[in-house]
Amino acid sequence: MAQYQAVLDGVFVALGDSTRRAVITRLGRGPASVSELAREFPMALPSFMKHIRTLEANGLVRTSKSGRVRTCELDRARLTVVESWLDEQRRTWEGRTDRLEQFVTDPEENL
Amino acid sequence: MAQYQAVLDGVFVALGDSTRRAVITRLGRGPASVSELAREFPMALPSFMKHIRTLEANGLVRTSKSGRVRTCELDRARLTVVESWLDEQRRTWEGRTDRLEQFVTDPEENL
DNA sequence: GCAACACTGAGCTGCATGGCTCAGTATCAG
DNA sequence: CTGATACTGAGCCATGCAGCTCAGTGTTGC
Repeated sequence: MAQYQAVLDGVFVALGDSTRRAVITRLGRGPASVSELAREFPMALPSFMKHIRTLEANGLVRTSKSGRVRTCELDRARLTVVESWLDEQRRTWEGRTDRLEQFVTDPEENL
Repeated sequence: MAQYQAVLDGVFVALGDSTRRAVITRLGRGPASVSELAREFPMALPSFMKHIRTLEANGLVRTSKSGRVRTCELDRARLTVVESWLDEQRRTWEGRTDRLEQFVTDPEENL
């Protein structure tokens, strides 16, 4: 449970940066190497690498090195935790409506 | 466009903290006052208020003060920007598959 | 073999964030 | 009127993050 919260923390924070979101969008079109990705962003390579590491650390991309090239690939599964959380919230609202309905139809039950 | 990115930045960062997510979940069950919310968290009130301000600044909750009590209410609309972004990503993947299909069926078209 | 390439590591800076305290203001209850 | 309540503001501290540079290391191509 605390684990789950930590995952959400990481994923949301990772997504809270437009560079990293852009990388995700780019990788949605297929794998790419680090320098291939970096070319699109106006920052030094080591700075860019930090973003890749952040994405990797939070499970949003997988990377592998072959020779001197590190290839990055999107791990779409990780994005589903965001969807799950959103669904969870929706269920809360709906739960609320249910209880409101219940209250309207049978006030004695509540309290 | 840059505006849109800034909104996403703010919303994702705001959601990247378990205290703030918990507040959102709690507010999903209905409005509440600041101290009512704060009671559930092991931190000083001014610290907690910062979270509320962050959520408000990013449009995730609306607050209003009447008398000495500030009441907080969830603004669900703001959460839809997250869903939109996720949909956008999905469309990218699907677009990719489309183009892959197209490539398979008609390689000449692609370069 | 050597140059170019693709990272990688170390370490610095400035700024933002999350927590704290302490002191203040405004409102409400009695 | 007074005390309690519900914030609010100022300001401090530690940590973390995003960017930088500079100096490597390991691979590849000629």
